[in-house]
Order: sequence, then structure tokens, then C-alpha cells
Amino acid sequence: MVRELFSSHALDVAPNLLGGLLTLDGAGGPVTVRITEVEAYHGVGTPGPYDPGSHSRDRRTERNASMFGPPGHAYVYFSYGMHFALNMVCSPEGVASGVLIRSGEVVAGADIAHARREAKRGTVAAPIPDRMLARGPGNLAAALGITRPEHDGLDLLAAPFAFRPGQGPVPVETIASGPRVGVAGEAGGPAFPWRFWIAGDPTVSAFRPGRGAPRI
DNA sequence: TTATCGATTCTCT
DNA sequence: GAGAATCGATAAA
Repeated sequence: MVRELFSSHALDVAPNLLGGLLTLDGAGGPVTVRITEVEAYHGVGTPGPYDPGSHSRDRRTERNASMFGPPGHAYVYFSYGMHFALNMVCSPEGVASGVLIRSGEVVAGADIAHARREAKRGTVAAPIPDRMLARGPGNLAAALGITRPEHDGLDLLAAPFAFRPGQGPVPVETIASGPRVGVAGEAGGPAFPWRFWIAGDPTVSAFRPGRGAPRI
């Protein structure tokens, strides 16, 4: 069962999600992405060091409630006043951990993804290259049509979602890891190399300049 | 090519 | 009331 993949904790699950296919059949039609970049977040009840970067680091709140829910479900949060981001919930029910899906390659429904991205952007300055369609957590959510009110807490392994792991494990030599992006302080530093991506893939989000994030 | 900055609103203290 | 798991336009080099 695919569900078992999510039953362990996020740090163990994260690299195994690379190469997996996530589909959402939403308004406008289905879009499928191949996952190329993820980050693990551990919360209350997970083993290992306290993770100061996690929304569920201290306790359950209204926002993070679905991180405590059953594995394989969605945790969707609203970010910086304008973006949504998708996590796949890990760990048994009652234990909070999740994997943030940062980037993916749109492998089906690219025309629909384009329409959603351009509608959100408003003024269309320049066409969006295909590899940028789902690059970055806010963009990936937009490409799939994910919003918090609609999709938070839903089962990712049942309609309107579908998830299929990659064909066998991604070869170890093509998995890179490093510090998480946009996380303040120690939790975003080398002590937490909890970001995983497929090395060399053009859809992996770039580190932002001027933020001091080291390039691995 | 690299760095800075503004937009925009929810969540928790 | 402060800060945030971001993005993209614009400026500088």
C-alpha cells in the first residue's frame, strides 16, 4: 500500500517522494507533476532534534491541525499574504510531521497550469517557461490549483488527488540535500540539511541571492 | 548575472 | 502587532 510510505517520519519519507507523480483533478482539468524538490519538517512527537522551523514544533493550533492527522493527507498553509503551499503529512495520526513539496515538473495538463499561473499573476509580462510552471512551493500549488479552504486535510491518495511513487527508488547519486529555503536561524542552516532534490533537474527552485543561503 | 524590495494577509504572541 | 516554509519586477554591476 502506498499509504505505508507516509507512515514513517518526514525526514525518512522526503527523499522517497522524489520522482513521484502527484495529480489533482480540479476546476479546469487535471494537472500532474513529477516531484523534484522537497523539504522535511518535524513537529510534536517526532524523534530527533527539536525542529524550530516547523509550524508544528510546539503544539497543535488551528492552522497546523492537519499535520497531526493521518499520513498521506494534505497540509495546506497560506504564505506571505498571497501564496499557498502543499505538504504531504507523514507519521502516524497524532504525531506531527510533513514534507513540503517545493517543486515539480508538470508532466500533464501544462496548458491548464499555464492558465492558472497567468491568471494569478495578473499582468502577463512574459510567457512562463514550462520548467518554471511548478518551480517553488507557491507556484506548484498555483499550477495544481491548490487552496487552503478547498484542499487542506484532504486525502492525497483519493479523488480528486492521486499519487504514484516513482518507479523504484531514485538512484542515490542523483539525490542532493542541503539546508532548507526561507527558514530563519539555525533551522535554516547546515544543522538541518532537510531539503532534498533531484540533482541537475531544471525545475528545482534556485536559492535566492542575497539571502546568504549556501549553494551545495 | 546578482541583489534588493514591495505586495499582501493570516497566525500566533 | 510582528513576522512569515514566497514570488517576481526592477535595479545595479
